[in-house]
Amino acid sequence: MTLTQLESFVLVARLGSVKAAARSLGVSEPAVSSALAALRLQLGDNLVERTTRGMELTPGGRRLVPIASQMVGLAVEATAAIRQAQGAPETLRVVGTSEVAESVAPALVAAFAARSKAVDVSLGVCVTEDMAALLQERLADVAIGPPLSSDGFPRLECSPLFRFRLIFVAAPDHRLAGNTSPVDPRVLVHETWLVGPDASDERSPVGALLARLRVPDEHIRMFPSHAAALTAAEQGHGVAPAVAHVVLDDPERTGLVPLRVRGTPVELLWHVTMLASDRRSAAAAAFHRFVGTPAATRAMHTPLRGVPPSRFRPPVYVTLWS
Amino acid sequence: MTLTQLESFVLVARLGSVKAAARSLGVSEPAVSSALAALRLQLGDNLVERTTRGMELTPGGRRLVPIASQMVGLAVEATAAIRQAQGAPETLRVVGTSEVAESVAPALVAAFAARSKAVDVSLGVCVTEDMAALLQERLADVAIGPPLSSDGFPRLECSPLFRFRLIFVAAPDHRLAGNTSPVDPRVLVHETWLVGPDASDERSPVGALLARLRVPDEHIRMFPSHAAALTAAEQGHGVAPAVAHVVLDDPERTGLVPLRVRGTPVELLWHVTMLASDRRSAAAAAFHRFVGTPAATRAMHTPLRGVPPSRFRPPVYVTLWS
DNA sequence: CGGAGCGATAAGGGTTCGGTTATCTTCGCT
DNA sequence: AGCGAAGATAACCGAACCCTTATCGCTCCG
Repeated sequence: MTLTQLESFVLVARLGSVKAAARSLGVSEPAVSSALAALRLQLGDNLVERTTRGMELTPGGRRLVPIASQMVGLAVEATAAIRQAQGAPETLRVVGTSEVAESVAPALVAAFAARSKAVDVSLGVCVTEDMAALLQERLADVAIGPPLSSDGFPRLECSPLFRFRLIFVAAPDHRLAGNTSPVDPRVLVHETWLVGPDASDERSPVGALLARLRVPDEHIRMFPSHAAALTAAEQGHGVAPAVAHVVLDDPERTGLVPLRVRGTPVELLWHVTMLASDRRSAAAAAFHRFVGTPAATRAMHTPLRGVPPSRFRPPVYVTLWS
Repeated sequence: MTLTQLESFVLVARLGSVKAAARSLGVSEPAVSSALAALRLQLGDNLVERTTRGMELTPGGRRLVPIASQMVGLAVEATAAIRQAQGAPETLRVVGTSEVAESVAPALVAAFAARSKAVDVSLGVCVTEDMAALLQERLADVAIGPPLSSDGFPRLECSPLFRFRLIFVAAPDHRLAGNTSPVDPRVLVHETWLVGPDASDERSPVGALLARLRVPDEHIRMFPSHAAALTAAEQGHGVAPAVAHVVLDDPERTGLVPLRVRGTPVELLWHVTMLASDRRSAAAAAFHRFVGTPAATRAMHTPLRGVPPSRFRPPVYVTLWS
């Protein structure tokens, strides 16, 4: 019984699939599968069994989840306690969807880091689907993205963070750029979409939009970052969904114009989610207080630029006990 | 950070010495020391430091103890939960001093096992010094021996179990056997003492007696069991301390007579100790109820014989996650 | 019926763990 | 000064861990 084995098991149980757990941990699928096999062998219980819709817990597995989860949580608590006892800075791991991590999160995180010097803040990308489990397993302290509901323990607390508008942009010489009257969104199905990684996240705004409009795969070009997608749009390769203030307020992004599309700008709201107040770390609590301040709002409206892109590329989940 | 490493650390912290921790775990001293080294390296904290009187915790170590202890406890809880979910019998690990494990414990444990079929009971030997830590770390569920006080968490509960008398016996032709008037205990210092393993346990009745009388080492012959010591006494090799009813009520032990020694029989009381009622396992609770019944008292007065001696030989501590 | 998706398994390799015995270091004590 | 006790360290070894890529088995779906 190893902590990594327990962690694999808990994530499989929470996410309902080996694949998702492997993604969350940043490892291959057999790694998780074999960890599970080792646990099953030792405990003499299947723990989770595959069914038509995901993995389902056995009675034994159901009992194990809270225990294993607590053990994993205690492990990260242990390292944090030691660090704190030595006067080392606390750590705060923020995750967001790729769009968040590239737009408002860097500025927000940088502002918080500048304000509270005694905290090491790191930023990572993840899929909305995994956020809740990541928080519950202490793989992350704060998640920014769509609102999350917590189906299990420990409980999560979600609050609105930032209102933004989703628009479509393209190069000025694009076919749809000069339209005087808004076009129907369905017209966009026939355009080439230039999107970031979160297009594959069905619960992100862009991913949901792609799914709703049933845009065929051959019309989607996915880039490793939103910045790359926007650059492609500048070069006239297609249309790109974008966060309004990020692209419009950037003096270096002059080669893009918003398209008039019916229903846009789409008013959306990003949320910040963390463990319930009695379980969150001190740094997470400080972050929660910070996001309510005017300084935080100001930071989010003036996005940071020139941040090293490596920070945003998955996998971002550091192994907690290397 | 491994569970075995954490367990090593906790035992060192609780017992105040690497040696004692190694003994409790049934491994060599460098095994514990290197586990500690690995933890220290990873956490970047010495955790425990040697001082003139034992090992002392650093601030970081002090924070780690309860967390690590809880993790270890959860690990054994996890296996128990799975076993229970599968309808497997519960396990109950009873430890006692070597004298207990050879006199009243076998009968008591056998009676309990016979009464509650759905519990796997095992019996082991340990030193009084280690009992508290063994219980707190869930390496044992029940300890029988001298009364224990719990200095830390989790709390222990101790209650009197069995009143017994300690006497001295020897072969009928022994120099002191025919004495009409009681001899002074100090006379015994010059006799050869035939004792069991708990003579080296300073907190056991016999060990305390040896220490108090300052019996020189060359007058002590330690046997791997009390039965062996009594057999040696029958053959006239010296005097042996013994539990009165065990030797006097045994029809096969006819070659021994009690010696008249001032202050004997020594009235003593064995206690049973386990975790506080809100933390003990169901099996431990059942055992606790059982020891209050007349059946338990009856069993203790009619000791079992012919129990396989292997059951009583250390090391008895099974690795909890092999 | 053929693929796609997902999990399990096989095979392999590098690393760590966990244990041993033997030796060193440190420090109190006679 | 020398001894002894206790912890650390060295050297070593087998086993387990943990990851990879490749492949198999199964189910569902068009």
